[in-house]
Amino acid sequence: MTVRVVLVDDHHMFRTGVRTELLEAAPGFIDFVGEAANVEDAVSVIRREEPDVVLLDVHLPGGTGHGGVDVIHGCLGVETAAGAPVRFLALSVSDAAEDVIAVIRAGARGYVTKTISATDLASAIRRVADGDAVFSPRLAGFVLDAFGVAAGEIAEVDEELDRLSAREREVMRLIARGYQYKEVAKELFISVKTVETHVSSVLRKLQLSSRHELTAWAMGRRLI
Amino acid sequence: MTVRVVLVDDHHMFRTGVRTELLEAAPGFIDFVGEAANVEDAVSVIRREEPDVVLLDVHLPGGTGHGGVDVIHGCLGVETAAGAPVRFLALSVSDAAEDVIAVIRAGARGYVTKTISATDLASAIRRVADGDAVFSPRLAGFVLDAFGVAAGEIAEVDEELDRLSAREREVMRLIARGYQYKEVAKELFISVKTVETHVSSVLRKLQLSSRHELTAWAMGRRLI
DNA sequence: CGTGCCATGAGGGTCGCCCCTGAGGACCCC
DNA sequence: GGGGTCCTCAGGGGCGACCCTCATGGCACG
Repeated sequence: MTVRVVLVDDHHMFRTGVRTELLEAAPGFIDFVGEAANVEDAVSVIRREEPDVVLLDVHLPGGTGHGGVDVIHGCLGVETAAGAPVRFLALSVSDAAEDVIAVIRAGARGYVTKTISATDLASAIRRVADGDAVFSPRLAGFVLDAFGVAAGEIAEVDEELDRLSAREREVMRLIARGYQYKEVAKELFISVKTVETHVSSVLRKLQLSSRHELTAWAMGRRLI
Repeated sequence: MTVRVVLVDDHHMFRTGVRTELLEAAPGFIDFVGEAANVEDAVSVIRREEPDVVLLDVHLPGGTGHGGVDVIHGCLGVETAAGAPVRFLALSVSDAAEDVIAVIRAGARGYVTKTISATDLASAIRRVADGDAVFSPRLAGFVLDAFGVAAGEIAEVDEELDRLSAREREVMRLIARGYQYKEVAKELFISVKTVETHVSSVLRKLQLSSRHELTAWAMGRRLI
């Protein structure tokens, strides 16, 4: 039985490469029913085609800048004709923990890097379509760490981030980018004093002591 | 007359995409005589095949970590059977000025991003083989700025950096990394007041107005 | 209906950042 | 020996960053 696949990547030639190699490596197994090069197109194609599996690049133009995460969020609840949920398999050049965690939290069922061979990719697609989760060997370790019982450092990061309120995260992002308090105040239409309060809370909650450490913290987690 | 091409990219599927699309878009025009996925293989394939054009990803595993630049440096003086130099055409996801400048300085004859269409890429290869230089429209501007008579901002970067004294550069590096004046003073065994003087000089010479801009400036030039 | 969290904002204080002026000693070049 | 540049340092002032306490109103949870 064939697997209906939508392919999302902003590089046309990479899409051709994936298509060509998969059709050669596993003839008749995959039915490519759509492609997209940005977040908006991806969401509409997926909603229209209701594929079994979406092959998805993590870094995409469009949306709020979170690429693959935005696509998945935009397709919550979409089901195939058979009633199974649409499965997402992330296909990325990045093996950064933050990217992996983000897209898995968003709901992807697997994550493989673009160095994968065509035959391995074909079997990964088959397994994801069947409901399995698939990860490149190098990634499997810390994915288990992050979601397992003994939560490692990656999981703790998000716990810390979760302790911040929405407004605090908003202020934090601007401060980490080098905005002055005055500029943040103008941007968010609040007073400088309120900005100071939020910044103090953020620094206290994250156990940091200056905006420079905050910048380093945010950069280390690819939040900016 | 066909153009002999070597294709260097660390993603197997992207290579397939390029091959497939170019053979479709311009049948009989290109003769793919070799491929490589890392710096070492690329150099040996190019030396063996002596192609007319090398299509080259900027970011590659192997070598000293400078990817495409290492490949070009490793192939200095290699000529085709006809006696023409081997031409390099960079093909990259990055449109960062630093990447472009670095690979052009190393000797590449062109730089196009991976969003290019197959027909445009085919004509770019033709022109590079003929000795022309080819750049994506978005990149052409600052490449000309950087290498032209009226040196633009990229060329000035080094001039600006040269205007700093050795001590000033030293202080700048620490400040840009987020060190406080006190910490810089302790690190360099000088007084806080001296640090202030140096920082003022640096900011004035670089026409910046705060340590945050300095951080951004230094990061943009990969100095930290 | 109290309790708590959140967003907002104020007053007041310490300290860091950045600027200006000024100055002495070391070194180099003509 | 007199510019020129660099490194060193000081005083003083304006303003931003960060802290503390305190106060208000909204909203949710029990």
